[in-house]
Amino acid sequence: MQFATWNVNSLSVRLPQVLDWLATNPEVEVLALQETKLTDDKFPLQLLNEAGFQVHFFGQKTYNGVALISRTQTGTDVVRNIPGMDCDMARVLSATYTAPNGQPVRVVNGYFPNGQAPGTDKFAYKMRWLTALREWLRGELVKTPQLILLGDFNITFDDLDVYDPVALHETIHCTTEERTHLQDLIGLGLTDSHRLFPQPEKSYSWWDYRGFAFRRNNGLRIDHILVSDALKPFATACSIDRLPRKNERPSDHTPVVLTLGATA
DNA sequence: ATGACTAAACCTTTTAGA
Repeated sequence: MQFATWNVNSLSVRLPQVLDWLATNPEVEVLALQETKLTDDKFPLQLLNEAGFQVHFFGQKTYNGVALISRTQTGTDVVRNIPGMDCDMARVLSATYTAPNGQPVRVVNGYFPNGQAPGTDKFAYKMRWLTALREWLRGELVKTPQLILLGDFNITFDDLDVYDPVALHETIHCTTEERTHLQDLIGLGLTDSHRLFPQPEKSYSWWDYRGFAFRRNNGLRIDHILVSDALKPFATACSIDRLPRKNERPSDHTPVVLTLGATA
């Protein structure tokens, strides 16, 4: 059973690619989307239902917007955003599914703030948002020890996740302050599933549309799937699927896929 | 070159993304 994340940068534009990808990846049970950029009244619920999928979604106009698409499961206890945090943006959507071991798994889908640049108001908001997420997740992990935090984190773990660490030293997505927040999330008892397994060198999940960045593999690894300590023994693979980045009119992000087995 | 693409809205120009 697989859990995947994909920042689609407009679901209106990318819906055919999402449906195609789900058709060619039948093991994917839950797909978390970010940047749907659709208000809930415009969400393609009927098309996805007709294709056999169950969906939860939470969006807004122009920016942000998240969704959870599942193949067979309904998903329960749906929660929008970070409870207790005053935030008018559609960035988080959580639901509980059943893992292959038969136990519930809390799936938290996040579109983390971009942060623009260190020193800006948007960067300060990103820091506040990360603190609020961490404190809320602390309680979620007690309620549901099996938890997956996945999405577009807009943060690299370290220089391995950066195509040019020298040029991008302490720039947005690569600052010590952001990475400290990411490590604080790890400190809750979460693990970067990507690094649990051997990966190709220079593995990235996002490439700029400009300057032939994908062809040159000038990318960043900013889309992540974190698994809780309780779920970690069941992880059997984690991979970045670069194929959709080669589509016509691609998203600038490509899917990341976690595979869970039934036994530890 | 505070640039290069892409998407959406305030739509032939601006804002934001990362």
